Amino acid sequence: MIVLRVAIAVPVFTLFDYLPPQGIGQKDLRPGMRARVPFGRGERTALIFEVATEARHSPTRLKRVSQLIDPEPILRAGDLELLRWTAEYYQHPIGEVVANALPVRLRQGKPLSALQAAVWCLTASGRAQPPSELTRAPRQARLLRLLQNADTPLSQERIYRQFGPCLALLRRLEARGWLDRGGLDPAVADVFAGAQAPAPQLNREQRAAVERVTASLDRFRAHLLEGVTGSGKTEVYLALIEAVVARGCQALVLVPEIGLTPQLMQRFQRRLAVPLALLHSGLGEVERAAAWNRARLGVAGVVIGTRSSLFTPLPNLGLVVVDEEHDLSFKQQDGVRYSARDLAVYRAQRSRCPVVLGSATPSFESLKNAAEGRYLALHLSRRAGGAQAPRVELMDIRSVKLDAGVSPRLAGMVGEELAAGNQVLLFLNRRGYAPVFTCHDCGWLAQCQRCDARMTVHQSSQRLDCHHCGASRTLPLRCPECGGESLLRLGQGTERLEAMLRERFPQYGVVRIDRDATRRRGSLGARLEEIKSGKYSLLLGTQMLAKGHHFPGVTLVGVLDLDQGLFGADYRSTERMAQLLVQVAGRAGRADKPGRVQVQTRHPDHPLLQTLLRAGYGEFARAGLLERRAVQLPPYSFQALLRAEAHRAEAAIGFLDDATAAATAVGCDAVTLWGPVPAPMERRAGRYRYQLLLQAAQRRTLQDLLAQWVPVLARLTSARRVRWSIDVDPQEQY
DNA sequence: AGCACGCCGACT
DNA sequence: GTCGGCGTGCTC
Repeated sequence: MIVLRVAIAVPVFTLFDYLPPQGIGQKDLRPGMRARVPFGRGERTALIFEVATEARHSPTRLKRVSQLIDPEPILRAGDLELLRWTAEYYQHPIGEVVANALPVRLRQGKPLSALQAAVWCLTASGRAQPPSELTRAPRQARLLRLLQNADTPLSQERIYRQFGPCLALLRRLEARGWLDRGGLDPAVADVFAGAQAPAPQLNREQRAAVERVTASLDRFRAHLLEGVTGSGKTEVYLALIEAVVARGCQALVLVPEIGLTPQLMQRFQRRLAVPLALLHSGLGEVERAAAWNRARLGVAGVVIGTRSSLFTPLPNLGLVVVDEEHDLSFKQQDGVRYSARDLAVYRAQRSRCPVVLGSATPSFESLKNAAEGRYLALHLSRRAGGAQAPRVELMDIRSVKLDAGVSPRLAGMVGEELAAGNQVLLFLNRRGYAPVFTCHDCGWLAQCQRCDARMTVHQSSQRLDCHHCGASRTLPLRCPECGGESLLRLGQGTERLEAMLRERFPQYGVVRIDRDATRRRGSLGARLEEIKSGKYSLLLGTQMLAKGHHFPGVTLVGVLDLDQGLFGADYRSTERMAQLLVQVAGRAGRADKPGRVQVQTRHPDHPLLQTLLRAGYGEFARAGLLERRAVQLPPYSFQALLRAEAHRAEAAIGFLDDATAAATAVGCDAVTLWGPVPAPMERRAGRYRYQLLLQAAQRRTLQDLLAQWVPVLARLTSARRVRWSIDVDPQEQY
């Protein structure tokens, strides 16, 4: 008897047993192949995990696989093992883990052979044809120009994205002999088209870092590359990748989810003489699956992408890099709540290859691992080109009257820098015009109907928005309670700051960078290009500005509202505040123009702030870790969070009470349970949210409890009345 | 997650 | 008397 055990994308923890399809023998059935299977009333795509000889399910009730999709496995044993391990560690149904890891096309059951993207390339005459001569056919002219400017063949999908659907036009150009149709994989063509930029000379620290890692390319070793902003971490990655590729191996590079990934990717593309698989957000689904497949086949030497790229199959994996490893976007915050950074280390271990975690402000977890010798610490302390580190100063704003959040002294400095022809960057981590809208007469507050939160005033759209559930309504002209007309907009947001700056410095270009101002795809990149070209003198924005890009013309950075992070809701908020401050400070200055950073605060004597500024991030982290150890918080203990939300608070609490009882029944002496407690924002999007925190001194202890406990939770009656989820190694308690 | 089954309120 | 509400249970 042959039984196929498959994963299906449903919230069920087990694999499902099926009989093999009619007329297919055991030798043609292998784990890692996809199949279509009857499931319930319909049919689903499934991934075969095991080919077994007996059923776990009642053998008489087994259904038969209706069709094998793949003639050979699309995932190998090691890839399946990674998925299985992820499902177990994060206590999530295996089918959903698989769905998360596969490109949409493959999840939908499309055969790999369908992934050849249609590609259009210019013929010699098409290249020579001046579009301006096509006066009678302006759309053809525009399309021709697009292809000529691209100077590589373009996939139809990409053309459609830039031009809109235009198959008829393409056919017309083809009929005129200017275009050729091909099945070439476009991304490969893109790679070879780029001229190879020369590698810069590495400095001594960079060389040392490269040598330390290349000394052991054939075994697992985790490295923490701690490099101040501008110290050239990327050059170290590039040198390592070149070394790995020269040995015929593949490299996996994970980058945070910021709008700048395309820029970073271009840099890799210009420098590396191997086919790359760039899994960026602008990719269409066919292109994404094609890139994934090139990685799987070993054609792509390097895979660069965000969190989910971690699961890309790589037969010759020889190096894993996690850039900006402290970044929160490596932890998925819904569904399978995995940490791509942690899994990257696990994956490197399984593949017996080195992993490099890089950051100017490493996470406390990684610093602890480095301090204890589990990770090898590598340091880059010198900024490239001899640029000096910016001077950071605290500005006491107690009893100072602020204008849109800016003190008169800071405003004065801004004026001086602008007059001197420099750029200024102001950082305010709150978008919108004002976070509070209230009635002066009766005290009415604009609250979200569905959340325990106030609504934010957005001036340009004349609306009140809830930043937690997306609710939005028009800004009332009169108080809905008393009809009064003295409505006040209290507090500061980036929109108000922008208005103030425009009014106060009318002769200078002002640009705002936040989610509202850069909503359209690609507009962030465009704004940043304009900033570099010097179009704007005053830059302001939220933490989007703190990530990834360097502004050499900026000589003054103002941080307006750091205090929020000093007294945040959870124990990690000071760690994040420090990372943010250091990252923001790193945006400014260059060799001949050192930058300075002014931090407005009402707590200039706060010990943490003092440590950070006097002794730097490293000392700050050491002090922070001592504190964590004293109170046994992560990384000195291990946590899991059981979250529950329901329309009625009692349902959520009831479930968590049952869960607590279940944990006791299972036996959990070595694990501490806290709760149920309401989430920091108890009601969100109309749901009451409660949570139960589990903490243990050992990862193993916690894992053992979870393995027994979570299957019990899934069977609780009270579980059906709530939405619940398990978050292993939670990063945020919201 | 989807989907069916099943037992209680406002409509032809 | 029926249509349909979403509580409950199952999917190999």
